[in-house]
Order: sequence, then C-alpha cells, then structure tokens
Amino acid sequence: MCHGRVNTRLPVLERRARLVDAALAVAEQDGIAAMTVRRVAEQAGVALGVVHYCFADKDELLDALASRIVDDLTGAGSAALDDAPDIATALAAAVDGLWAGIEQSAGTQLLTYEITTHALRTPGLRAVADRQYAASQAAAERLLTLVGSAAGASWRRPVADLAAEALAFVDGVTLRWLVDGDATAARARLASFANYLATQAKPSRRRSSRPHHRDGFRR
Amino acid sequence: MCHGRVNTRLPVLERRARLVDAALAVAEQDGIAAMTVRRVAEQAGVALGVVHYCFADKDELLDALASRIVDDLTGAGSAALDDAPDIATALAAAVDGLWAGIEQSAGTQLLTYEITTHALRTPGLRAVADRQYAASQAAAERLLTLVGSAAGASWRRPVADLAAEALAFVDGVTLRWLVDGDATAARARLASFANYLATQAKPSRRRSSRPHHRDGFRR
DNA sequence: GTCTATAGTTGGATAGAC
DNA sequence: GTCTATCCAACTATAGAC
Repeated sequence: MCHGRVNTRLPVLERRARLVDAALAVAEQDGIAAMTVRRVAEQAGVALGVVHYCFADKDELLDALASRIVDDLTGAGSAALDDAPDIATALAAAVDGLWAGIEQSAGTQLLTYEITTHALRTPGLRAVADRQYAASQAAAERLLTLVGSAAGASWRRPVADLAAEALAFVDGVTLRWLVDGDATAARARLASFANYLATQAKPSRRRSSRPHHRDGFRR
Repeated sequence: MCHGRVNTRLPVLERRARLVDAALAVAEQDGIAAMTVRRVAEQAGVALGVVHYCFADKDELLDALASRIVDDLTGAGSAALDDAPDIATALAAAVDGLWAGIEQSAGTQLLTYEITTHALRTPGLRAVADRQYAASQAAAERLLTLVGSAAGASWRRPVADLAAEALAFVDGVTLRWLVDGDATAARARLASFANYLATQAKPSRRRSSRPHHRDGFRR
C-alpha cells in the first residue's frame, strides 16, 4: 500500500525538511526571535520533542534554516539574461530582475539581516554569516559576468571587486527600503548604481547590431 | 550638605540616563537579545523594580537606547573638514574620518542593525527605525554638503539623492565588514564609491585660501 | 519514530514593605 | 524613590511511555 500523506513516521531527513519549512514560515512572519522550538513544532504539526529528535539543538535548526534561505535566494536569482545591445540595457534588465525578486520577498530579506546579526552574536553560528556572504558574493559575480556577456562587454576591474560593491549597495538599499517602504526611491538608487557600473565596462566584442565603435581610453 | 555620589535617591531623569548607559553597555557587548531588564538593572547596580519604575516597559527603554545611539553616532561624525584642493581630496578625507569612526565602534554598528530589524518586527517600535534613518540621512547630507564646500564644488544631483546612495553603500560595506572583518577591503570599496561621487560634483567657485592659484583646469 | 510529561531556566511585570 | 518578594508566562531540553 502507498505510504500516504500522513505526518507520522516520516524518515528523518524528510522530517527535517518539513521542520525547516515550518521554521521558515514562522521566522518570515514574526522574526527570528519568534522562531522558538515550540512554535516551529506547532507550525509543523508535530510534538515539541520531535524537533529535538531531528535537531541536536535550536542552533542546528537555525543553521539549517539559514542554508535553506541561501539556497532559495541564490537559486531564484539565476534567470538567464537576453542579449542586449549595450551594457546599460543589460544592467537595467539585471536590476529589474534583481529588484523584482527582492520586492516580493520582503519578509525573507528582513529575515536574512536578522540571521546575519544573530549569527555574529552567537559564537557557534559564525559559519552561518560567512556562508550567507559567500553565496551572495558568488551570485553577484555570476550575475555581473552574465551581464557582461549578454552585452558583449568586459569589466575594467575584477568582477569580484565590482560584485562586492554591488552587493554592498543592494544590501544597503534593501535595508532602507524595508524601513521606509519607498520602492520607487529604491529602484532609482539601483538605477543610479547601474549607471556607475556601466562606466566600469568596455565593449570586448563587436555587437552585430552596433555599426559604430567607440574608442576606449583608460579611466 | 552636598548631594554626594551615592546611587540612591537620584532624580528620575538622571536615573533614566544611567539606565540607558547600562543598557548600551549590555547591548553593545552581547546584543539586543541579551539586553534584558534584569541584566540592565544588574549592570546599573540597581534593583529590578527600579527599571520598571523609570520606564513603562522594556520597549520604552529600548526606544530611549536607540535615541541615545543615534545621538552618539551622528554627533561624532560632525568633525570639520579642512579645505581641500579638489573634490577627490575632500572626499578621501571624509571617507577616512567616516571609516575611522565606524571601525572603532563595531559593537555599536552591529547593534544599530539589530535595533533596526527588531524595530521593524515590533509594531510599537516602528518609529525607532524611521528615526535612525532620518538621522543618518541628515548626517550624510551634512557631510556631503561640507565636502562640497571644503572643495569649492557643488553637486550635479540633489544632495539628498547622493546622500541616500552613499548611506546605502556605507551600510552595506559596514555590514559585510562586520561579517568578514576585512577592513582593507572595506576601505577599498569606500574609496571606489568616493571616486564615483567625485564624478557627481563640479567646481563652483575659485579657491580663495591659496595665494598661489594652482587652479583647477579639469585635465 | 513519535508522543506526553516534566524538569529547570529565564524573562517581564507588579505589589507592597521600607 | 528604592528594594524585596513573588507571580506568571515562555522557553530549551530531556526522560521515558507508547
């Protein structure tokens, strides 16, 4: 007979996954401080003890939650970019996609900041914060590389440096948006930074649709 | 008879100030979650009940703490800038001073992010986050205006916009520095943003403090 | 594997003595 | 104004029944 959809008697890994789902739901809604073992158990529809059976302690659950969020966020941001006539167009498209993803996940964004600060305060969770930034940095580098190739341009400075700067800016803009709720201003700020980034690229291959060429001089 | 230095029988306002001091010490050290009413009372050397006598509840104490931090941080950042030959020099000096202030107050910086996220999660503390950003925005505008006049330049775009962008960038750079501890990279990122800001200014008056005019022809 | 029951802490808040 | 004593709620974690 089929194994059915009942919640009881799940393999541990499956149970862990569902508990992380529950933890995410609670933390997204009411913040990291509200994510207690009790509420997670309640949200998952299991008894309190089950959580402690699947995770050594609360920190381990939080660690798993952080990994889950990192996977969700970096996985979502990897949509392909269409070819673009120039770097400004490609950057605008990238910013659009990026901001759309951010705007529809406000709770998760806020939660990310909460997890970062909490990890910095908790000795045993130091690796969590490192992982968050390593993943974000990698995603930013991937996106910039994609933008470059979509526009047929290359970057004048190391992509890692540009990605770090872009990441910092997006972080700051997002945090402020969470506070003031002004999405229009946030988008304008991102557009402004995209303008700056455009000055950091130079055409590296001839675009088929661009008859004229402009000479490159350094800085 | 003098009123002495004993801790007992203080006027309420003085007592409140000392409790905020204590709250700041605790929160800087161990984070906002560790800032319990009990620990604050202990740190201040008073009984638990005293805190509840001076503050209606914990949120009111936290509100006062947030105000205190905002005052400290924006007050510290208002050092005068010397006259500078050009905008790049003025910006470099401003960044130096800004970063020096940030680097020597890591605990407070982290605490600021914690307070922001906590305020966003707590309906009664919404005003706290708004106040933080209003003060930061004002300080950033003040600094940029100062930079402009020190270099005898004016900004091509509204100072408010540039300040908001600078604030976002500094926020993001600071948060990442708190995670990875790489002050050199942080400074490099700020310097890079200063370069961008320099392109947003144009000379508006002849420098007067120099008898020899090495004047600025724009290369 | 899952549940109930409970131990053991810690925290916010208040009442009432001094 | 300050302190002690106490209430009550919520939390983490574990032990042991099923």
